[in-house]
Amino acid sequence: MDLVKIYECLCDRTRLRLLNLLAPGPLCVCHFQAVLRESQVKISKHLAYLRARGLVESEREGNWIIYRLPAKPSRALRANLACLQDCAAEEKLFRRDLARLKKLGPGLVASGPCGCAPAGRK
Amino acid sequence: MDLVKIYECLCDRTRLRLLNLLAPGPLCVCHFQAVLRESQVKISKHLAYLRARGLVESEREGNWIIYRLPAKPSRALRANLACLQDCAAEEKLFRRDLARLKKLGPGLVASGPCGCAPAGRK
DNA sequence: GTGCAATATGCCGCTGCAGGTATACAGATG
DNA sequence: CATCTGTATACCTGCAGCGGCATATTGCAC
Repeated sequence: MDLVKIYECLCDRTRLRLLNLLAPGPLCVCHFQAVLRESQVKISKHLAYLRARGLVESEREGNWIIYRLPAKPSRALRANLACLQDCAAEEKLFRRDLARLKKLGPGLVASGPCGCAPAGRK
Repeated sequence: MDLVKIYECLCDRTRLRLLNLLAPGPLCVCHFQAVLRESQVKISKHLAYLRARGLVESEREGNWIIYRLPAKPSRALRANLACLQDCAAEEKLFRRDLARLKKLGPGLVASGPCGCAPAGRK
């Protein structure tokens, strides 16, 4: 019964924010920190939670770890992520997060290692 | 942030089954009992949980209490219920529940008081 | 090798929810 | 009134998640 697991992942605001940020493209942890302005531990744990349940995938890139939405999501997951994106567009918090993300770096998604330097922490 | 509350309601299998059964139309508690075959307390509590968060509405009808999906759902709720219905159609458990519901009584939705007698308990 | 940056993990306390048992409440019926 | 049926609630236990602090791990730079 995969559906329940999906919803368990979606029932926390922090995780919703993470997933919302991943919609445009892969990101590394420091981006999440910069946008959400939450503690490193909190973000890392929620990412681990999502990864353990298959809602995100991760890959090491030098010193950073890049998170992305799964390459081959199940039908249910795809539907719910689309629904989330739709609903998130209506709430300020999610829009603000996306706005902050854009400010971080224009070429974030396609940039080199992970473009973390522009975030200010180096 | 309504979205989180919606997902909190959706992250339990029993509640998903209840909502799935409500999609075709209103039902009273004994129908849920007959279809889910779970204890009365369990079902009643989950219905209370859903009602407290606005995912269902209830109305007394003589001795029975009729539950229904909200008449005026928010955009987010409508989207997620639609998504749920879509996803539930792919999982056996939910299909089986709907099949059992149909067996209970053909005219359930529009029937008299609540049509509980046909369920066998009287 | 040392040291540092980025990230993850272990442990703890708190809270909230799931499910069970027993009981309460409301309405119908007699 | 008493009683029965349908449903809700109180109380309890167990468990899982959240967040914090401290610490571990991994890879880079020197």
